[in-house]
Amino acid sequence: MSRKPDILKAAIELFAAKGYHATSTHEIAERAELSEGIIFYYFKTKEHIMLGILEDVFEAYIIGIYDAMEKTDNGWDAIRAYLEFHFRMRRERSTEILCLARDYPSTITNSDSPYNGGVRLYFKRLLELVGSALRQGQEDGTIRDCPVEETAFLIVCTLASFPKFDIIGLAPYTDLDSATEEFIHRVLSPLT
Amino acid sequence: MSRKPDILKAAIELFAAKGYHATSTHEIAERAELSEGIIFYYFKTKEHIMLGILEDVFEAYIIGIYDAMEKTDNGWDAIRAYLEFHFRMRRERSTEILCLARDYPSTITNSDSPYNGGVRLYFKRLLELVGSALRQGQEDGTIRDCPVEETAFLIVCTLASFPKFDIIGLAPYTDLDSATEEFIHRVLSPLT
DNA sequence: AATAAAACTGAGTGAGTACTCAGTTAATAG
DNA sequence: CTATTAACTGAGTACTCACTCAGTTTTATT
Repeated sequence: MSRKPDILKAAIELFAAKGYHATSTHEIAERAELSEGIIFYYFKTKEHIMLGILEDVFEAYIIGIYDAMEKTDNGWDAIRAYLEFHFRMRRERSTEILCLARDYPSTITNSDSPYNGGVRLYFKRLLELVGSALRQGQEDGTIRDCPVEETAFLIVCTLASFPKFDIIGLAPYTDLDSATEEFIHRVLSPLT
Repeated sequence: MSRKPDILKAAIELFAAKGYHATSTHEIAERAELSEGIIFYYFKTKEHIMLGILEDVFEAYIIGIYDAMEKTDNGWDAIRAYLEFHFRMRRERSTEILCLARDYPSTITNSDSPYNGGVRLYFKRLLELVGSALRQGQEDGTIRDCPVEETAFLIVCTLASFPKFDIIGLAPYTDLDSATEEFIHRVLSPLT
């Protein structure tokens, strides 16, 4: 039985608590109750652990949003489903998300890095999903006319910062979920 | 003549290009054309260099917003002045901002760290500035009724993500400034 | 010119860390 | 039972990097 998942679990918890750079592979092995060598049997480098986590979370995020949106039948409901899913995931997989919000190895996000393709692609897919919901809403009349790509980008931007503020210790609002929904609703609701 | 500014300049450029952790104090000294020892004559640790940069940028940001807001005479104009200043600073001090958007030493943002006070305080001041503009706007009728603190938080969140997306290589919109202003305007404009 | 203080050098050092590898144990298949 | 593969160990190793310090040069002061 491979204990690869144990390594990932330990890494996620440590990265979330202390950040990528402050966590050594030695510590990960210790927490997973394994020897350090086995880490490099499953993962080529320490960076590949991070990359694995990143892919897991992003994949689940994108698929989750897609599924949630599909069950709706107008643009605004699709956006609402997106927001709902986002906040559910934020609650249910908070450790993983915290882990991603902390310090990356800069090679992962750098636009000239081999890994960047991954991150950029995930965000592109996200922007496309949100964009298509906006377009749908503009057709069915549940969302007002506005530049689709820019608006999608700004919505994604708004949600993307939450974990950073969690770490700093701000954002202690009791009901951020519904405040955010209202905020986005005000942006998108058709002029009457 | 102290060449401390040269150290800061070199650090900013390198942190912006490669991130904090991927930059060694040796490289900083090399780029500043100084010996490595002098770095630790001016800065207690490598982290204190980052902290210095952070304070400079945040101080300029907060003061700049304050000054820009003061010249206005209603709430919405204050928010507009804030956005304008934000985008101007984004242009004029892009390297420093890039540097802050990359990987921090996690001790700086961690809510249990001695340095966290700084970052949290700066964001608190920012949230207060934005919040007071919103309140002013609600009184003078240029901004609709909405929960002040949450709305301020969400606006700050929206702007805070931009540099991250710059790094990833998204956000290549030709006119993000005015798209953002419209976006925020739609959130805040009074119901007619 | 003499003195004091500030700015700076450069050669360490020691601690820590990602990663390797030869060899062992456990699981699986024929 | 045997052979093969997969899972795992633990003791390295090579190397980097933040930081130190004794001593030198530059600047400012009287």
